[in-house]
Amino acid sequence: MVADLTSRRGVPDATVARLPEYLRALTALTERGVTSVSSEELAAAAGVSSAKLRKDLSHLGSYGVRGVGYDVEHLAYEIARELGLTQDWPVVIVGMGNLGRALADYSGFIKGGFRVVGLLDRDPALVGQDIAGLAVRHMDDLAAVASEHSVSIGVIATPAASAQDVCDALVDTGIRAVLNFAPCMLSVPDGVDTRRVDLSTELQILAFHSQRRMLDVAAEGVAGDEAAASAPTPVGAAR
Amino acid sequence: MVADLTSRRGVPDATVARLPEYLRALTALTERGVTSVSSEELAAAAGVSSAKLRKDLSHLGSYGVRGVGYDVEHLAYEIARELGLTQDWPVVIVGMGNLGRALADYSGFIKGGFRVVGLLDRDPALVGQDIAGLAVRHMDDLAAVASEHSVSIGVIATPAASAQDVCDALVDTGIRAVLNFAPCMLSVPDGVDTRRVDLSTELQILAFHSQRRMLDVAAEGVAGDEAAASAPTPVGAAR
DNA sequence: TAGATTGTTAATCGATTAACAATC
DNA sequence: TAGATTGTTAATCGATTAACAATC
Repeated sequence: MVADLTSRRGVPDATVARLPEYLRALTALTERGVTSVSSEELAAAAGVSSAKLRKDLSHLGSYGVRGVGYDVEHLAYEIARELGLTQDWPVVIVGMGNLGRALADYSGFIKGGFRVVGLLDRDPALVGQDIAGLAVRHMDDLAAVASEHSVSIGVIATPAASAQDVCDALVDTGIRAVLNFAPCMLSVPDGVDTRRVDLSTELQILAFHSQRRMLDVAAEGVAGDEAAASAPTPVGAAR
Repeated sequence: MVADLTSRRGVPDATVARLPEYLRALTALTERGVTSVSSEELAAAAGVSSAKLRKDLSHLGSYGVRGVGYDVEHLAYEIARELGLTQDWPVVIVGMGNLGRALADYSGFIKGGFRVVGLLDRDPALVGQDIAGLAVRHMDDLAAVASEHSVSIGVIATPAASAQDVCDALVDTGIRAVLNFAPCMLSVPDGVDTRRVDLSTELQILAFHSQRRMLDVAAEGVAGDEAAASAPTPVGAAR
């Protein structure tokens, strides 16, 4: 019997989510000509504690040198490899509204691995237009584009109403990873990975914290009245 | 001595992050004319387990009826209130490239609370242009716009190189909540809350899972050879 | 009352933190 | 060797899950 292959050399989800930030910090250090870095310095650059950084890196292997630190270039390579960025990931973007255009343009900035090979829309008026050096193709050509370039990641930048249909079409072509910018849940078969990015959710989380901060200040004000006016700056700590 | 006012009626972060999804699911139910829902049904619509949903809701209060379920409209109201969406949150967006335009347009779709009152850019060619019904103003007018509308949330949609300067300017006007779409860390004083949305990070997390899935399939293939060809569909479960 | 479903409890799981032994 | 810093251990903290008593 084969034992639990799905969690092979399991790197915790929380760690995976931080690896891109470490990689970005290391890239910035490389650009500044820094060749070696301690966990304390790198952690500060990435906005985490050094204990957390070392714990995270320990899941990938032993790439540091005790008493010295980490070789910036080597550590960057190992993180990139762990994330799969040493491979090629052809991407299609569906939906060429403002958001789709922004994503297509932005793709030029992405370091490593990701390559936008197809832009699709179902509006005939957009088909054929050149965006970021690619001609927009019609949704009906999705299967052709996908197989032509062995597309592995699909990005949905359509309105919510079309998102599920687009997702189904992406999955039909064999795509197993979907990034969804539409404000809706997608249902996908087992074996397909989806992530959602939603402006509205992010704003709502910010609003929650802002509101709590306001209520805290109000409560502290009342408490301060009782216990004499002792706190001149009533703005509470965030998060 | 005043006891721990900052975590007043603390709702866990993990719960707060899911409230927007519950609210979206409830809104969809309202639109379909559904007036009552069980934790089981709502959980399915939001893509979580019913145990998790009930636990999350229990942090807000007791808004359900045993044996019956939840009143859709009432629960939606309570979640909206908890998130602060019953208040008005004036928002400015800085950076009117494709992404900034997309965000400005998208704002029309946002339910409750958020109101885009200012669009800013430092490019004179863009200043004065009409986007989504608002005239773009110059960055130099930020302080005026912010005080005019009591702006509480700032959105950064500029390139990474300008993001920190923009953030400092936002904080200077008294803004205490910042949503950052630029691919960089921001440093802010205590009491300022920031969140970051980054395409590149999301793609990298997808790539990690895709790569692991490929490696798992490969490993299973080898193991399958040893233990006889018993698994006809070698695609492993995602996440 | 009987059936259904919530809200809570207790157990489990995973992530974070602090401290330090290993070692360059 | 002495100083510095990693990688790991153990303790703490927070989130998830399953089960069920409370109660409509």
